[in-house]
Amino acid sequence: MVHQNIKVAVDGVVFGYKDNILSVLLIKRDIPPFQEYWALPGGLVKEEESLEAAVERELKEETNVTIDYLEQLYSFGEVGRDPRNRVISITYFGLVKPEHYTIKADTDANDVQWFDIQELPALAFDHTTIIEAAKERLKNKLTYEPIGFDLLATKFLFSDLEKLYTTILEKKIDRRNFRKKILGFGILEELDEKVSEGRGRPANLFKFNKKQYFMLKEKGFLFDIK
Amino acid sequence: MVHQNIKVAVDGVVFGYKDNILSVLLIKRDIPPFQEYWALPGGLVKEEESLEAAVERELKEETNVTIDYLEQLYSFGEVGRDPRNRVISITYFGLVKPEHYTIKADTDANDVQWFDIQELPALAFDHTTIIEAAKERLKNKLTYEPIGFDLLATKFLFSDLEKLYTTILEKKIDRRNFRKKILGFGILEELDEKVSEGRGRPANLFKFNKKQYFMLKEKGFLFDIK
DNA sequence: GCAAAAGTGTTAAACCTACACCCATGA
DNA sequence: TCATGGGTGTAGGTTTAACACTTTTGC
Repeated sequence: MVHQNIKVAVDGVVFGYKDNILSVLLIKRDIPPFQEYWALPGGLVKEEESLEAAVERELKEETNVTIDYLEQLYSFGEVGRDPRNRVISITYFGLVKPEHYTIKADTDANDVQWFDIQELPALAFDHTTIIEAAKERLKNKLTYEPIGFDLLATKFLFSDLEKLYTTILEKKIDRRNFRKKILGFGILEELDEKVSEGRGRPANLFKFNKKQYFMLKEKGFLFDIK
Repeated sequence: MVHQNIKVAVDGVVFGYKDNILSVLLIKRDIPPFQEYWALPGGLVKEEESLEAAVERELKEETNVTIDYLEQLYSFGEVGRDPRNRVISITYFGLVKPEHYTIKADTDANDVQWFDIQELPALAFDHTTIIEAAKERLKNKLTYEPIGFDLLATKFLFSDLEKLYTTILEKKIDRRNFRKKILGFGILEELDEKVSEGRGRPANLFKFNKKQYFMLKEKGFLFDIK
């Protein structure tokens, strides 16, 4: 086999959602290149681990955040993307529920932060491009797979779901039509629990019924939201 | 930087379409491992070329087929997928118009062949899995982007388009509804040319108007076929 | 004139869109 | 009682789905 010296890395774009704000998990680099810049969590793949295992390990090591949804995003391999060596990065796309949103104490909190997607700092390497691609994937996927629930608490208000769609898709949604449509899918369970946020009429809690969704999917049901 | 010895390869799943048959371009391996097995065209990325350049080069070298559409598919990196070394493969998805379908004479025709997707031989490595993934991508993409035209001749019959959809999506299509819908998009040009296939009423030729499509897309038009 | 493929319209049902008022609560 | 957010229905327009006969040609 011919000589080839290209390094293989994985990077994860992990989204969280809280208070109507979509955020990305970043770490501050403590070594060159791009020292002191914020970057996506990630690192080199070990020779004996799968790509998924690698990204899961890096996310655990660098952020200690529990990831609720993970899938491969895209591979970036332009020649100059790392100033030192040729490094290709296989990137992953992750979602975190609010239950797991907080940065745990045993990583240095100064070096791991959630950043509002609207207010990203200058990033290392081509990580801005990667986040753009992940944002696109999130927007698209939200309309044809029920992944929004992986950004919401297990029990959530209907208004939470609506606000999530409004925020991420960046467009207004008609409350009545949205509710009719989603409830019509029959994949939500209305709980016998109400939550009063202090003002206004208390709202009902809902739960995503994953089993039911997969059953319907088997039968040809398509989750689809304009 | 830590020691890491992983090789980076690219592989291409190139589809062609002729006589109602969807085919994939394969090459016969002449070295171990999997000597004499059929495999996807591909090979190691050079240190100074981009991933796209690599796959384009390999396709040119190994098959000499002109590719009309190319996009990244997925990266495969399971530890044991290559019995020799750790090799991750960044795979690409390609389409070839009938104009470019034939295998050119300056590659050894015995070693490069189009295979009916329904009758694939045993393949090297995890290439069967990769082709499955590409087939899925093709099916999905056909419904939301006008890529079918990259599998048809520049001038085509409406019935060709219909048969292409029937073949790839593996389901019947109502001729009248399909025609109404596609023509309603306004992205086809009806030519003043008829073709007689020997029997039956001669049919009109059509052309995909790519410029028009992109103009409409700018304005929010969505290509969408159930 | 017959076999073969191309071309064409209508109707009912489903779905989408727009739109505004009452309800339950806390302060 | 007022401010706040939650919950609900209807009507018009658009889109989809189902369906079959006529046209043009070669033999």
